[in-house]
Amino acid sequence: MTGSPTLEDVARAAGVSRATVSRVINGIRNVDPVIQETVREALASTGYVPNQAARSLVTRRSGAIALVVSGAGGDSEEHPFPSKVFADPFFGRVADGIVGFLRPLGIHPILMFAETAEARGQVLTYLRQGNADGAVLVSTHADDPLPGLVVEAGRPAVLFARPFEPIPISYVDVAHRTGAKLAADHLIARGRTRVATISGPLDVPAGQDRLAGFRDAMATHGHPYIPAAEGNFTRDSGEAAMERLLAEDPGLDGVFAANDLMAQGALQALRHHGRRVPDDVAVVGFDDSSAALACRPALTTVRHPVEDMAAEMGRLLLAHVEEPGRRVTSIIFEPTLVVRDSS
Amino acid sequence: MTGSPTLEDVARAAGVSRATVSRVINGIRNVDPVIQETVREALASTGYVPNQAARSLVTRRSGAIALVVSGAGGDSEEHPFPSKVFADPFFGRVADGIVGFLRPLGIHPILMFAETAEARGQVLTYLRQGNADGAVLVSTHADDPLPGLVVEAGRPAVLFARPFEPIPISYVDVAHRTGAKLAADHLIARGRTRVATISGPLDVPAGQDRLAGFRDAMATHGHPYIPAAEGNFTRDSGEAAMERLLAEDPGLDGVFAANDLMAQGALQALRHHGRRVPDDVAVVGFDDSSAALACRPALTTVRHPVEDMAAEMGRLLLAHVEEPGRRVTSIIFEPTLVVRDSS
DNA sequence: GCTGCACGGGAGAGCGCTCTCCCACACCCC
DNA sequence: GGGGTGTGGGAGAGCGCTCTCCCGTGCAGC
Repeated sequence: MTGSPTLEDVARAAGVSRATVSRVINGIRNVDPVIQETVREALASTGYVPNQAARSLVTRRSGAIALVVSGAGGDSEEHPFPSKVFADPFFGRVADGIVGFLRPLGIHPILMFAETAEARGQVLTYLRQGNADGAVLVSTHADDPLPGLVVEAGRPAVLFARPFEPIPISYVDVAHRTGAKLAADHLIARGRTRVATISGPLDVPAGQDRLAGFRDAMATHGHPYIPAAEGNFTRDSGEAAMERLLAEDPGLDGVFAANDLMAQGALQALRHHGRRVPDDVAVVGFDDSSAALACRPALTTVRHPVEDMAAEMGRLLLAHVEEPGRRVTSIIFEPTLVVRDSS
Repeated sequence: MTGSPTLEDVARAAGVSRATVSRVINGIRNVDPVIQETVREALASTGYVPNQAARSLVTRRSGAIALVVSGAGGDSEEHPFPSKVFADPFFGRVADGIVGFLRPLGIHPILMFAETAEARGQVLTYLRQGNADGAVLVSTHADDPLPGLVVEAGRPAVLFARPFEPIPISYVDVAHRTGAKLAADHLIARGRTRVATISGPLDVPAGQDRLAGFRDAMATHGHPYIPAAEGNFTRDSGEAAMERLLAEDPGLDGVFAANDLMAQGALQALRHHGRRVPDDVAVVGFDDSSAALACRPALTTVRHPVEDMAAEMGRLLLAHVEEPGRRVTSIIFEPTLVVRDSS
């Protein structure tokens, strides 16, 4: 009487057994339509709500999944708050995509940050306790140890972006090479002939592939040699890289930066050297992050379908939860070019 | 053997009863230190992890709480994704504050959006199913029906910002009047004598209080009449309001807008009318949102301690979960002035 | 008419945990 | 020494659900 009605109460009201009510609710096996109707009425009249804990106890499924933002922000020592991770709209787009897919299924992500070893331990414990059936991992660095740990713990997980170390985990990613090719084609279409690139760190896939893709595409346009300066995806490194490229070739008229932050730094360096953008030098970034819009001029950039990718992560994760031992898969999405004022 | 060890396994390994192991784990009642040590060893050697579902079933606590962003974005019909809510860094700050408080307690928020009636129903069902013990609600409109529904459902909840309709629910808020006073004092200190204000909608607390607080403060500075134009917290409404204020007094030299978006609109209108900011007209906003930094010149604005407020929401919610029937309380935070280039 | 079998329903055994009883024992006071 | 009191541990009853087993019924096939 205290608390909400249980299956037993509904069963009594409908004059059937607990098992039958359960069958109606879960749509398992055939139940006589007449009885079904009776049960539904009892369900409604009692205002029954299934107890998730009881259900989880026997099914060994929590029906929940974790959305883990991993390796985010090293500044967590400074303040008690985990990170400024949502300051980057990228994570907002991921959250949006995940929720968009999961919500119609009645499942809602548990938000976790894992930027320290301690936090990673918490995530693992949490998964092991069965609070969540699996995790969607969004790492900020390619060398994040969490994916490996989760796999080791035997919990289903899906990664955003190919892991640096090959580990048996499903992931979604964007076709970096295609994106770089879009940038190259665009610069060529804009009539640029002396083009250089600011690459990302060459020890991570995104860095390697964007550089290789750009060079390959430029080669097919008849430019076999493209100067490159390596950055590390930060704004300052982009600025420094641009300085080096300008020193090497003061007459360059096009630059592809492997992400928007570095492009932003490049714009700064170009301004500093009196180059007009896009008149003197066209600049193309990658990611379509907030930085792209904050730039002056607004940045032409390569955009991933982040929401769709996130939704796919959800789908993949559920597949792995449904079918443990399922083969890992990767799904690669095609990026698009967003043309703004910098090219 | 299959699956993880249970309490029973640990008890067997330690040569005690299940109850004793449970006592050691939960720190309930005295247990002989020697036995305690034995149990701890057994715990470690078996690699025991408590099953949260089983625990929840008996304690009637999920140990989880929901972070609900409510009434967000009306554009949800357009695309399958819930909202662009995280595009506003405000929500990121809230998430950060909540996580910063809850994580040390080993609890992690379940992220939910409730921008449609259907989504609100899902939130209620979710809470009723016992998936979460309570909810932290962040509404985008003051007239959001969700807080009332949650209270009605008898689930603990804490609100960000005072609800428009008085309902028995705890909330945190910022001292709008104090914030408005900070803006007033600042404009006076900058030597402004012909000051006007763009208010928010006067049917919501934030709109009313910021206007009243501003006028009161200006009155104490010897300015009994402050022209006001009402906006609705959007950028366009701010621009329109500024036009009206300029028409009424072309010689004004200071403006307080009740939020940053409207301030941004005001800047646009001022620029359009050839006024220089801050030389001719000083502008102060409210919220310290992303818009404040995106403005040109960067906006002087009133900032809430959002992270601290969010953390307090977590604390309040847990108190309500611990002690059902606890009296509702409100906690009001003091804002600070962030001086930038617009004043 | 009997067996075989599909079908629909009930009984009841857990899932892993907490928590209330209850009991054994040691200790104290009068 | 008897009775009270406290302390530490075990037994076992559930929490609400799912799911396997089993049983009764109806119907086709030989």
